[in-house]
Amino acid sequence: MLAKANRLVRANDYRNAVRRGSHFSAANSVVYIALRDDSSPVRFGFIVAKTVGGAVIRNRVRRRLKAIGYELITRVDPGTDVVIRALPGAAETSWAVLRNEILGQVTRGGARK
RNA sequence: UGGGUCGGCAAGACGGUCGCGUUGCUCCUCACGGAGUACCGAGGAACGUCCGGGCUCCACAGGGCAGGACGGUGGGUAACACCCACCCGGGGCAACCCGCGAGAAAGUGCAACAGAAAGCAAACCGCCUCCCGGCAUGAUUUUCGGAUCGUGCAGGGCGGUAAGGGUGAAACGGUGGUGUAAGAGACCACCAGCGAUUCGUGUGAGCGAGUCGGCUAGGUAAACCUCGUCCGGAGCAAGGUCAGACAGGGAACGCUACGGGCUGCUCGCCUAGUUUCCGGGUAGACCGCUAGAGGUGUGCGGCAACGUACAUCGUAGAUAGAUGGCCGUCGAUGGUACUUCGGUACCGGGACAGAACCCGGCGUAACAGCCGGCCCAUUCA
Repeated sequence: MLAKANRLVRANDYRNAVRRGSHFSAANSVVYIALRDDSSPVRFGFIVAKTVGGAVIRNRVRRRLKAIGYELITRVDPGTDVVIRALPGAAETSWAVLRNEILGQVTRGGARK
């Protein structure tokens, strides 16, 4: 899970990441990565629309994404905002598949290690 | 034992590991904040947002209209469209279930198909009197052409009738008799129903018994409508404090307490002021924010819903939105195979669903269970 410091909470931050960041698509998700020019912690944001499922399903998807984000904290440079958008297929995807998918996208998008 | 019916319970369990949120404590920091630690951290429907309330702001003398909701009776409640008990009607052998339970003799409207006719009377078939002429036949009479009367058959006409037939969800009471040309509440008896009324009983809806009347008055109000009762509006993004941001403009009032300007006075105008509308900006922090018509237990009152007294408990508060991710063991029902019918092996792995100001209801969703009351049938005693 992610502490508040590692979360994106402002609508403006989301807007910046989605519009200006580079994005990487996969079967079940889209990852947006934007750099801020400072050394503040890595921040993650999640977008799970109603097309993914009902409230219970969306909650589970978001919690899984948060767990993946927790793994990524040490692998992404500080000052980076990462927004992960879940696509409708994410609800039926297994944990391992979803995790590899996100990790792959983040690696392509500029992970440090 | 089987079937039914009503109600209640519960909402997979245990562990490992890595985490999240509120609050308390300790430590660090000038401070924002950070670290550690402890406790607590989703549901029976948290859902839909369909009713009812609390709370907040706005409006409000009183009354009425419009609009909406409700509708057997009595009770419960903060309130309700909810709950309890009872009544009536319908279903069921029964336990029990069902009714969107006011008014159809205030008015307007509506009724497919079938049927003659669907609302205030009418008459398709049928039944009957009378009249008309025809045919057949009998009697009487005869001037032998016929005439008169009777009977029968088929037909036509003016009427009578609603017993019978047939249609329909529904056809203007039912059965029996008197009566009649045939019939008919035309009349009579009983029954059903209607109106009025008396007595008993119940808080009441009603129930039970009787008397009188006229003999019959259809359904539909989830059609308009009528009657009775209730209802101001918006919602926690309510509302408040602080910080921050932006751009003003129109209309009205009006010198009302004051000001400034055009000129000292008067008038007038502009500005300012007040009200209001449009436009623009913000959506950060804190409060509201969870102790409440609160839960549990016992006693008392009550058929019950519920009330009441005492004791006791402390129980989510997020805001891109915490309450979890991953892994392991066990695991109900289930599937497949084998079976000595006791089981064994393998597979699979839990429904519906996520708080957002708070309560009371209703409705909807849903897997497999567990427990109990009652009813019916069956077996045994």
